[in-house]
Amino acid sequence: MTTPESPLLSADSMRPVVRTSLSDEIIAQILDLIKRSVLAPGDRLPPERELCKRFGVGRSSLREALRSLSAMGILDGRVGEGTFVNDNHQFLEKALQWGLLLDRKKVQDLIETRLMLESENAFWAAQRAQDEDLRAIEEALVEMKRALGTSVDFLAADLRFHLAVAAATQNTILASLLEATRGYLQEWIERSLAEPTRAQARARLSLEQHGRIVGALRAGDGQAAREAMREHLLSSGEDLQGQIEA
Amino acid sequence: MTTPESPLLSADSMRPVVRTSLSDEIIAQILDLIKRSVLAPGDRLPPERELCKRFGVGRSSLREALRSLSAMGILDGRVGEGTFVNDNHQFLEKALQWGLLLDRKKVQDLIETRLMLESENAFWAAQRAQDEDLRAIEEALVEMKRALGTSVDFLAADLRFHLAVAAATQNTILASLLEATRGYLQEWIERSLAEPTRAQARARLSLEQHGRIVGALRAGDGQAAREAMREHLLSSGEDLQGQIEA
DNA sequence: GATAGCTGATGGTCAGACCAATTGCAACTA
DNA sequence: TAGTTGCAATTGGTCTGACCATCAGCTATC
Repeated sequence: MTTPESPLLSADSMRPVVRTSLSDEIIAQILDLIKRSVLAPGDRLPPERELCKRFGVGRSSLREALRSLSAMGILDGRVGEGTFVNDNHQFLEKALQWGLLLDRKKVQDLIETRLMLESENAFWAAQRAQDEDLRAIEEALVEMKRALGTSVDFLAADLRFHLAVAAATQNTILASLLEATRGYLQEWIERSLAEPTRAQARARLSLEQHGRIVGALRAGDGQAAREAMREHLLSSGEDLQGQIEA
Repeated sequence: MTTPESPLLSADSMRPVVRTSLSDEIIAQILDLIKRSVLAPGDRLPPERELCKRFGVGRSSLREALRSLSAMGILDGRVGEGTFVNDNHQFLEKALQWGLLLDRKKVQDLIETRLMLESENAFWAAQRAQDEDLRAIEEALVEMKRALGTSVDFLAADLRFHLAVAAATQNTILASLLEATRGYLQEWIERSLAEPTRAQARARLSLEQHGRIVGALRAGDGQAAREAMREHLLSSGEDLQGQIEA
């Protein structure tokens, strides 16, 4: 400031003007539509060329907005079909994935983080699970028992089990974080159960541990649930560990 | 499958072809450049028109990639100046923010999640903090003491304190998650300390609690650190709680 | 020596065109 | 009739060239 400010211009009588780009505006509007459930997951957006007219912008600006949302996994554009609203959840996972891309070699940290998230989730789930939550969890357990032979089905049921526990916390943020970390690790988890013989032994142990978790959840014992989950993940994590190095 | 597959086409002899969009390719490449530190935070990218030639794509595709990265806070485009790599990768925070935009009630969940993340972080920090980590944490504490009068400076130091604890865990994922949640709550935290008289009292209590946390960290006592952090956040959370409803 | 004004570089936006994948229907064949 | 083939429309993906608004740095002016 070389020149003294005039009294009229001093203080906060005038604020810096906001210059918002068109795409950002569109992004905000679409997010708002999703928030207000005008656009539900699975819905198809109008064609790009029509959206241009509705928003009153060129196709570039519109597409830059749509691509940003697609990159985050909120939308999904398919050539010849249209643009669809994704079952959200994915955006956190996507962000995490990008974070890992930047950070590299931090899968180790992710495993540790997941251990923490899952055990804390178990704690809250024990205190808050509704009847329907418990039912879903137990159904997943039954499914695991039935699929003891086929590792791919077993893993799918296992995943459902953990997601059901996450949902039972009634805390969507916590659940999202868990789903994101778990989703990203799923690939490695599957690979770690590649050898059939080991998978069998692991599956039996895993089943028993899951049973203990359910017991603690049913009893509403947060401490026990947390410990049971922790124990399960620690033992199952060893295999994962070995898989990572390879 | 109505027709039987020919032996040649059966099994996994042929896999579905990968259809990757140009922008996604560019996004991956730029992320890779950042990961390999070819592009460092603060660096300026070549002009868009030149990047087009280098990547061999049209400006639309390039811009859609750049906008996606900008929307996540990884890049920052300034008219007349250029496109720059952002210092702190706030993409997780951004993602979380977008997620929150979808549901107001989630702020509640976020507070709870933060409580968990911070206390677990304290646990790990106690076990893994290096000398330099402890030094940074204590410096932040000194700064807080000095800024007891001015709430804005106090809050800034407070934030530094918690981020320093996060860094001390040596787990970048965990730290990122904490930074994201904390960053988003910061706005509310600031508002909750609006009234000067209450802020004074709170600041003194907060200072004492932070001192206890540092003590536990120095002693390498994870349990104590977790408990101290938990206690601190629970008491400081009450103010936040009241602020939310308004 | 400071200011106003010019110039070039750069991101932001638009319009129109073509490409490629998908869908659905119509025509054709067995 | 049942199944396949082939065409046409729809739609996202990409390219090109143009214009605008903003900013930095230089220049001429007073």
